[in-house]
Amino acid sequence: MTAKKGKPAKTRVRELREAINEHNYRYYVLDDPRISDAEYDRLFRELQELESQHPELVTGDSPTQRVGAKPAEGFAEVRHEIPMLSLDNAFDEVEMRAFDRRVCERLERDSVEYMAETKMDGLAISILYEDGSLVRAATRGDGSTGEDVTHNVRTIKPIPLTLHGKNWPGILEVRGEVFMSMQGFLAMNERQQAEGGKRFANPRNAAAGSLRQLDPAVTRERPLQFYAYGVGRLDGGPALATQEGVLKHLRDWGIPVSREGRVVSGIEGCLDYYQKLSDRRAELAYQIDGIVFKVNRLDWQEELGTVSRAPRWAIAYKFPPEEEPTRVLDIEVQVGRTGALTPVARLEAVSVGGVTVTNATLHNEEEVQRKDVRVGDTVIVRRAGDVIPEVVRVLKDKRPKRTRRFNMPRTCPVCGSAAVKEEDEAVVRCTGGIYCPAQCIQSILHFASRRALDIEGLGEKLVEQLYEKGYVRNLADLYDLDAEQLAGLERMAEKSAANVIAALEKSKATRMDRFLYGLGIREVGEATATALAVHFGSLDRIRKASQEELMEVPDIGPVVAGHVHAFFQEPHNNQIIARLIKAGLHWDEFTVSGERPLQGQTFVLTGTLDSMTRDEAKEHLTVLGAKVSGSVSKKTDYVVAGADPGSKLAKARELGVEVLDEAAFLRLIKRQ
DNA sequence: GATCCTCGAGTTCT
DNA sequence: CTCGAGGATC
Repeated sequence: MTAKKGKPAKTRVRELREAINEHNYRYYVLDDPRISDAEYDRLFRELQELESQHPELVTGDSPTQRVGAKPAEGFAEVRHEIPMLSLDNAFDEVEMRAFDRRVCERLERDSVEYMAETKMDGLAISILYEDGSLVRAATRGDGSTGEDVTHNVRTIKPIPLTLHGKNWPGILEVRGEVFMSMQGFLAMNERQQAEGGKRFANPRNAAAGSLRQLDPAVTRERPLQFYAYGVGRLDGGPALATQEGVLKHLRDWGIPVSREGRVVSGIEGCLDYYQKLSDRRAELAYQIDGIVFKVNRLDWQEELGTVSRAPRWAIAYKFPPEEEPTRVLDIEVQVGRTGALTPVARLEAVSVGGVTVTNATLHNEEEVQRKDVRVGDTVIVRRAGDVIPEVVRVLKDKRPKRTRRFNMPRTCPVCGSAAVKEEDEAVVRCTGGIYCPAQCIQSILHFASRRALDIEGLGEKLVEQLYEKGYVRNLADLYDLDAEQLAGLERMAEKSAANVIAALEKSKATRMDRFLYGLGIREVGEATATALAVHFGSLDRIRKASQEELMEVPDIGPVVAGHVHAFFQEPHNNQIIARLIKAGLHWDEFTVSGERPLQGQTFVLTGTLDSMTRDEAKEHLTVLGAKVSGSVSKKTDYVVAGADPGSKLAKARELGVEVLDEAAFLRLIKRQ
């Protein structure tokens, strides 16, 4: 089937492209195809054939040209000229009503119209069209900078390479979510498994993984879908007045938009819609994690503006955390750094709210008894605070016969020493001390951890091996390691061994408070270590301090002072410290240097900042003399809220504590 | 002695 | 993030 007689190839090529694009539009956007798949394939093949006969007619936006070359050097960075905002969350009706009240008050209205849209559980991207052609696509990244994934996004069939219809803006940045339908995900996993490939835990990970493929040919085979939820840059085109209008226009221009969107009236409309969708959630072809409500009128959105990185005119009303039943395969007992025995439930793998859960802590003996969790039980698991798995309750009617109550062992499962419960304490502890391999290994890991000496590459598996071999039995042994010993271990080639040696070398230049914290003295965490360093100025003075002198440090009472004093009375500990210093560990005298303009002020950080990590922010504040605390109280002076803030923001509002967004925070630390 | 505020410690998964 | 417990305060 070559060019139809008489017609120039050029004309036929144009006709075919138009027909194919029209079909794609009807299929993906309107969900109302007018031709059969076979007919579509026929058109597509004809176009391919014509193009191969007339290569000069091939253009980048032809529907046959979805798969291009691999990018040479991974993913390039893309800056979003208009940042991709994140959304504030509401988790219950109360928070939802509070949002509506704030909106109404600011707009001085009794009731506002909202556009309600499903929140797809996928990956946010931005797609740029210039003169109607797709020219660039990028992931959201941190909101201001993402990765260039143009080569992969071009292979996603629902996303048009050229816009449909007319009147589209000369520059149009479409924003939306790439996701995978449940059915597509299951089929893909089955295929992957048959081919011995890796399975994905959930549709969201599968979508994200597929988009981050270097080879676009792989991405093309993944059943990715796309729904737009808004626009970024816009130049020309029709005047837009409402979010509803934005979505309608996007659809006219050939961009797929979810059909679940509705305009609802006021808070009651929102709650009603939420309830209806909640009931239908399981029937939907794809996973959603909540409903997004946006003030419909765009001029009102502008009036409301944006705080930090989240708009004041929109909110994501999340569905309650998923709860899933699963079976308890075993209850194991872990030994922590301080010897604390912690029971952990090993569970039959179950997907809860998007991740596979296999373990859940049971905290302590009392907790196991209270919930009466037994091996063989069917339990309900959920992710507390959306992160850490938690056993909610036991389904007693599903309990098999002849199960036994869980009892805490009276000896340490690792070293066999007696395990005892101190008076008035909830935890049972192994009395083996440094002779218990588990405690010893955990202490070494603590010393190497990020907030202590920050020795990169010294992870659990490695330390376990080093202990087994007898190379490292205490902190000082670490610095006697050589590359040869390391290279002889599993999963340790020359290169990684050299990296570990380099990391050890680098860690020798440290800070007194980090070192003190790294020693793992009972009850001495970061804050206490810093307080000690500031008060005494040198390690020697701490070592020589009496219990009474230690108690002069703010926030240190008799118990902590006792632990510190006892630690430095122990000759073994002093020997280790001497060896560490001899190996080259060093730090500057701990002096309170320069101006401390924020002296006496307490800050709490929550959410993610754009310009720095939370640790860096903390560092900045500490240098300026401020105290950075972990929880909000009325003694807190400022709460710094980044994107996706946690419950601390709500607490701050409740207590009337001043909240700084990132910009205000940066101004504050720059000003000093 | 009661109460509030913090800190420490342990925890999961990618 | 959550729990438990130490420290400060009234």
